[in-house]
Amino acid sequence: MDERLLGPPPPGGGRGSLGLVGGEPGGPGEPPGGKQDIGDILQQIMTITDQSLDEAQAKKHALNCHRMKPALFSVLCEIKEKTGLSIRSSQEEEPVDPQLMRLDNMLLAEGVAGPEKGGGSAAAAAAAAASGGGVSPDNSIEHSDYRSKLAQIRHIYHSELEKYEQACNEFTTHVMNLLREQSRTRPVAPKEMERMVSIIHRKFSAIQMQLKQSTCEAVMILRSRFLDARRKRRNFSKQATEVLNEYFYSHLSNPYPSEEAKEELAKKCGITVSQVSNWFGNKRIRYKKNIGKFQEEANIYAVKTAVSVAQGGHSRTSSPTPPSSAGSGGSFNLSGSGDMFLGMPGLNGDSYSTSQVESLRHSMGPGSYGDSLGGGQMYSPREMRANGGWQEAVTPSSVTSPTEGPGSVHSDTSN
DNA sequence: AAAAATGATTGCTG
DNA sequence: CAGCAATCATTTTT
Repeated sequence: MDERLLGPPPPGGGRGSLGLVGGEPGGPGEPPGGKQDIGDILQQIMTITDQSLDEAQAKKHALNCHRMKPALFSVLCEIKEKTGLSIRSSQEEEPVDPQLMRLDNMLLAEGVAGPEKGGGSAAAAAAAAASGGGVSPDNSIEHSDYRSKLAQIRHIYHSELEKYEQACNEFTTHVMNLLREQSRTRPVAPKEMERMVSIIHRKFSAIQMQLKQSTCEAVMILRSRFLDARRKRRNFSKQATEVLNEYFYSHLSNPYPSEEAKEELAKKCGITVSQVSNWFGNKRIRYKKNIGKFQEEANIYAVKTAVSVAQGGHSRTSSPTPPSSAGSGGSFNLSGSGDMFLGMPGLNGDSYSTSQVESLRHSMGPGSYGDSLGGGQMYSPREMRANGGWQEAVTPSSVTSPTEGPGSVHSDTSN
């Protein structure tokens, strides 16, 4: 198949084979020249046909038997000797393409390039969730088809990579064979062979890079499709919202959990800290926007805390949910407690709970209980100014919610 | 199917 | 950089 290359250099088209030995007087073997060589070879291989094969075979044989052959060989050697120095100059060691490094790193991080089992970030997240406590059984399910898609990508990636690898090796062996064959006709130093191999490898690694690139893209798309929480958002579990609401309403006067508190809440709810932050952000603003709508909820949670406190039981895991009044804050809170009785209709609004709450409220007395007095609650610096600061002007009397049927708010709770 | 609820994002502010 | 406000994109409820 390759014999054609071995024939006597054709007047015009033989540049390729000559280039291989670096014997071209005018063209020292600089890198671009090398690339040209391989291109030519490829082209020539492509154009070989069966009939030219026979022809080449014959020519080769003729050449090998030619009486002048030894002479030709020695001449070539001589030429090569003279020009051999120039070939050495082309020695740059490929500065480890940073782009490729980046791609590699990413693929590795994404678990595409790594060990077969590694689930990458997904596995890490799942592990984290698992260790956090069994509060969120649903998020591993959420990742499962993400993971399967990722595995699919990884599979394709690996098989493609292998294909390329194989093709590269195959091609390299071909070229090596070819060079070996040629070495009978003309001098070929092992150095040159190496050079050819490295050139080939470079070519193929360029292709590989493309592969990696597109794999990266696919992963990114997948990621944004599945991991973008906004797309496939799931409501928090019932318990989670419960925990969060509990905290919110028991710190109603200052619903700004410190970093530590957020972390704890996050752990308890099986969500991330930033999710806790989001939740509180949303909650604050939505609460403020329409207090009436939340009144009921507020009461429920107030009762909850109150009851749990009254029973003396620490149903909460440990210290950090101190007894606190839902009504310790600004004026609206007072009215809130007044509204409590009106607002209880739907759920356990029987007199039983209300009386409990009332007694509790009385027992707590006015004012003196800041939130988080009891426990080791940390105040974040900005929390200090918040007490009067957040949702300042929201006096319920003015905010009679449009959706709220009963005239509700009479802030003269003194009855 | 429409409306409400809800978690996340974005731009802006201090 | 945390928080607010508006908004988006879903999910849940009606």
